[in-house]
Amino acid sequence: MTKDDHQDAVAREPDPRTADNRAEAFHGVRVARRNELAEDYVELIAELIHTQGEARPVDIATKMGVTAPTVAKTLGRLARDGLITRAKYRSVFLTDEGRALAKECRHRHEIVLRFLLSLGLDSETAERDAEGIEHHVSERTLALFAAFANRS
Amino acid sequence: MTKDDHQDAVAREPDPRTADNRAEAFHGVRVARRNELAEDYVELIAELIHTQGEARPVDIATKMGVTAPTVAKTLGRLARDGLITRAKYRSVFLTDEGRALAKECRHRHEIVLRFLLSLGLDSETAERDAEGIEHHVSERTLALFAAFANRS
DNA sequence: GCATAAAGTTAGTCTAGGCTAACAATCTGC
DNA sequence: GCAGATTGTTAGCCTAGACTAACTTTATGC
Repeated sequence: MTKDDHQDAVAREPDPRTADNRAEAFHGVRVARRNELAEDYVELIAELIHTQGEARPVDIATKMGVTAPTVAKTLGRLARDGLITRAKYRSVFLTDEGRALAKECRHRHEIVLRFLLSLGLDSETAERDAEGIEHHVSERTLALFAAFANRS
Repeated sequence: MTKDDHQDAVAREPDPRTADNRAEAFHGVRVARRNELAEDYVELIAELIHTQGEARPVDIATKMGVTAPTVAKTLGRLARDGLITRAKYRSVFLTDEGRALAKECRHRHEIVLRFLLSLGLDSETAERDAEGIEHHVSERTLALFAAFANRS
């Protein structure tokens, strides 16, 4: 599973093959949860680079609604996992891997958002819910969402 | 916000009123994430009591796909938060509050699941995605899901 | 009714992801 | 070009949620 590539250091989960369907589902949710924050960060970093020209920790902190030290620590993990590069007191850059993940996330986010809007949801609620939902949508579900949002 | 009542001991988040929409959305996701595990547990406990007559830690561990000590620690938190009662070496019971939360979760889970199925998703994927999505769906979105699943 | 198996608990470790306090570096305005 | 403001980092603390190892209690089979 590609989504796990940068999570090798994480404690091994019980073998899902021996567990029942329910346990598999929970296992999947835990795996997704592990990656959520990283996905949110690379997506935001890509956006900041696009709109501001650079991704500064202070802006990341503001957009994420957390403090600067939290951002610093998280960026350390992202760098360790090969998603970003950074130099001390300088702004942040995405690696190829980080850029690819950001693109994928943005794609998923947009489909989920368009889908919710096409259901008739107001844009503020749609944005908030999309932020939570996007990390838990399988390829199959995403395809159905996209098809629905594109119906005439 | 009722969902926060049993999370008083958790570190205070930055005031969402001062943050922008994006930060609010992330804040909401973090709040939801805090409650996810508790919701999964009470939902499962209610189900076990209904189907097996009692909720034993060993069954919770199997269904959740985690080890027994993890279950023990988590049950300790649920008891502390007033969602369950337990006696040493005995099975687990829901408090009124826990029962109410379980009911609400089951309700949300069922709507999300029926919605995904009505989109044409296979039941296995629907079950897995519902498990992740159900915690991130607002009341408003849930209402739309329910309406869609009930369309003729 | 006792030995053993199964279930539950306790203790200790680890990582993620929050925070504050304190300090260091960079940027800005005069 | 330097003082003060802004930004970034480091250190240290905390909780949640996962694990293993070791122990205790309860249940079971003969």
